[in-house]
Amino acid sequence: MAVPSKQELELLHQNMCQAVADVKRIQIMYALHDEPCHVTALAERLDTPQPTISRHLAILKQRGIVTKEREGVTVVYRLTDDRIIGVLDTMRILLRDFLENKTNVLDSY
Amino acid sequence: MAVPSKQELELLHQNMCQAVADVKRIQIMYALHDEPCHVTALAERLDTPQPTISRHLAILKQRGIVTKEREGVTVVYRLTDDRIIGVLDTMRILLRDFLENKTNVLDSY
DNA sequence: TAGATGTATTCGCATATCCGAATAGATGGA
DNA sequence: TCCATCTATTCGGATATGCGAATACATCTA
Repeated sequence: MAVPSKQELELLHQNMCQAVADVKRIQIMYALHDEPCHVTALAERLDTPQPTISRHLAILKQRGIVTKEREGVTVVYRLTDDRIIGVLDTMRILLRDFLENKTNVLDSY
Repeated sequence: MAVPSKQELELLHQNMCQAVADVKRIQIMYALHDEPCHVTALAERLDTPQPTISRHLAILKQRGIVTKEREGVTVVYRLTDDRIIGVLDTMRILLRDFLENKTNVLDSY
């Protein structure tokens, strides 16, 4: 893969990295991966006020990470591409490895 | 992979996602992937003041993403694990796909 | 069309994050 | 030890981001 230009990294940061830079949004992505969902249901599942969920969904939508579709009186959101969960899962693995390593270092003192 | 608990997501956010939530840090990771480097050299490569680089490196170090090693008068930093670049590259691919899709949607109007 | 339900937006505030400049701290050589 | 070089930290201020409460907007049904 080509070495990214600064502009590409700015796009990457603005559109992808910022999207995952909030715990609530990460929760939302995993919840939608589990099952597409409308706003109020999501708010209940995550025990979070509806406006908060709606704002975060708008951020994810604007970046192309989720899609929305009105179904009668509700609006159903779903993940555009499950690979975003793969990204997060890989980071979870890295985190686990890093934490293990940190523990081992401490053990040796 | 098991569905993550809220606590795990908080750790994930704090340690991994926040780390990539800054353009400068993304630049630093790619630069170190290209070649391990000491602080001043990195500052020059990225045309950024040395204290800024030092601060970002400290953040990455604290999360286990880079390691530091003093070599005489300089301190060399390197990526702990290249998989973090894989994560970023996957996000670049996703971004490209999303942007293409957005363009296509506009085309149809 | 009015009312009920679901969703989006606005406002004000609190907090987090980043930066540059200055400076302190660490290391090796004269 | 003193000096030059390299790195880390502190400080103050600017900006960005998130939240709750209130409210506007959209859709369906009676």
